Amino acid sequence: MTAPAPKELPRYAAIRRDLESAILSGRWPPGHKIPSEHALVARYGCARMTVNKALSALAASGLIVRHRRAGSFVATPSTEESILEIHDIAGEAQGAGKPYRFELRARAVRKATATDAARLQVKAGTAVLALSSIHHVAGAPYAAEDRLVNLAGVPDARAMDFSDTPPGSWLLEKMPWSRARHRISAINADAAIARSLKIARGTACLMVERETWLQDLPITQVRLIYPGERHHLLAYFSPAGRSRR
Amino acid sequence: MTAPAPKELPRYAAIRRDLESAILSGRWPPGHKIPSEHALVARYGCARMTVNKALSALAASGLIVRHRRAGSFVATPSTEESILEIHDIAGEAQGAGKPYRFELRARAVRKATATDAARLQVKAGTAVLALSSIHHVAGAPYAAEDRLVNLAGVPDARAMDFSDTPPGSWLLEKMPWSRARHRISAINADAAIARSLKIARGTACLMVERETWLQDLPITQVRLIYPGERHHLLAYFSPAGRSRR
DNA sequence: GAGTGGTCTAGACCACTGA
DNA sequence: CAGTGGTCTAGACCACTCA
Repeated sequence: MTAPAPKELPRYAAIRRDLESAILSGRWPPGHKIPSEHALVARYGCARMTVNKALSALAASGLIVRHRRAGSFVATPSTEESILEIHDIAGEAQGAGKPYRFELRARAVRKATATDAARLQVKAGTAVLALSSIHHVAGAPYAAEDRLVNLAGVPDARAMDFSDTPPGSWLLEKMPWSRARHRISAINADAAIARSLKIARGTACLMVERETWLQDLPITQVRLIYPGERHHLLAYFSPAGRSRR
Repeated sequence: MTAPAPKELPRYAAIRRDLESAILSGRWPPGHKIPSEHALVARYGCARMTVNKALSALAASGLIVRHRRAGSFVATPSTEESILEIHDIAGEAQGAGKPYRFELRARAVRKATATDAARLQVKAGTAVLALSSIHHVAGAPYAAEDRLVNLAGVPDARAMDFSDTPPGSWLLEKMPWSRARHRISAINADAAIARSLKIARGTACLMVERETWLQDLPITQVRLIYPGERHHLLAYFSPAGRSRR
């Protein structure tokens, strides 16, 4: 009467997959209460240790949070910025009340051009939302953002006015995501970037391109350009290496 | 007779800490066979599930590898490059036999200057090894490396001749490490960098600074400069965010 | 107080694989 | 074939915390 052996996935892995798909599909949004271990034991007809193993793994991966007495809940995704911490070298007064302002420069809904399609990894002709904006901190340009949103994946974005809402924050709250890739490079500021960020042409800039997927559906692609040597990215690692592939 | 409750760490966490410290201290080098679950059960006087939880966690974190019948072994650290994958945009013929050459430009043992001390986070006056070198790929400069090694932590480095051996590889094989921090920024190539990498002055370069610790002992600090837009860094993430602090 | 997760036990069967 | 890890069970006590 031990280990019925579905000849497939281990039971704890199957349970984990079920819960994960409910979360990543959006059926269980952030904050949703996950059935208690007791309930899952009943549903899956297995021992509590088995359910516990699945839930512990989900908690370790950060997809859910667990509290005694209260229960387990779908976690709210961490902010994009914290994934790869971005620090402003100059204004280290960041902990304090740094005045922040978001400026939308351009907004357009269009059928994906060849360039858009390549960036977002969708088929040309798919409806996309293109947003250009500047982030200001302490009155000075902090970063230039150029973003594409896949309207097939995030239809609500079409009606959304991003004049005051940074699309990154909005997307994070609105959409679950399962995978992101960062591509980091150094570029010399061209005329347009120099003007936007109020820096000299040719200044070395850090360009971070981030692609976000929900399973295999591209959600958004964003290109963030940080002026010169005033910024850097920090990443902490332990021996295993946490990069995925 | 359940859960003797050491009133301290959970037992599985205590076991994990013990094993981890044996590995990170170097007492158990890469490849060392870890006692079997059965043996650990005897040593710690607990149930097999408990030691299994500790070992599974170590395996998940990548510190050990486990094989049926064979046993569990201390893992060989992954290469530094794979931690944050560095790709050469131009020479995507990397999979093939890319001719690689290492060129040591300068080598010096000295008492840490104030600058050294700040970079390595050791006290000024500590013996350090300073190495400057160029990595060539396909006959062209690929990256400039400027490294400090803490001789208090890695005494063997003093006698080592790095004319042909990249110190990064040597250190990886020689020393365990428990923590690394990457700092990534963009800089304009100054005259010296331009000369070393054979690029134009002012070209935007990606600068990666990596600090590596063994517990709280600084091991090495390295500054790698990649020429211009020919390189980028890739990082993959899942929602939890894998950066540490 | 009662429900929830945190941890633990003392077994068990199985699959894999090196000797 | 025997040792090892992989998985699972059916209980248990405890700590925490919300109502």
